[in-house]
Amino acid sequence: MAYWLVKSEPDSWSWDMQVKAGAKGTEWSGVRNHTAKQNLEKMKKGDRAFFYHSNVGKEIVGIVEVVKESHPDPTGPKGEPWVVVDFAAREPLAKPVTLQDVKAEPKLKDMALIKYSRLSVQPVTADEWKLVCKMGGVK
DNA sequence: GCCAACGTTGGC
DNA sequence: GCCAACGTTGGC
Repeated sequence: MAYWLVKSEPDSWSWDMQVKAGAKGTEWSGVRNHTAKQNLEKMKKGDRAFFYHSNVGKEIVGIVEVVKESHPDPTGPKGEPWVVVDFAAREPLAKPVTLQDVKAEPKLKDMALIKYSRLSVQPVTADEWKLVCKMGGVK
């Protein structure tokens, strides 16, 4: 199983909205960056991803699961094959892990969140995943 | 094919 | 609100 991190501005799509979307999940649309798109295409059903609130909050607030693998983005311009995956909220972090927390943890200094701060869909290593879960109070 | 100009993202 | 980083566009 692979791990990821996806970013959203809570003003446009928040963790609460993701939770309300339920177990069936919802499409993660609007990705218009090729690196991010490639990451979406690599996701497999059952993969987990951290849900990060950018701009407002700047913290990892929950964990989502891939419930449907990449397929064409219905919101994309015609002729441009952007993709979406479907995510369902799985569990919240008991204690959100902020960007500041990540930066303060030497073991997380290589996280894509810091190194490629503008990338909206990023891979997370198994070690990073475990540590962030621990910091966030997730078993 | 290079590079300047411009737009967007996201932290501060 | 500002600015740095990065991607994209368009002139040459």
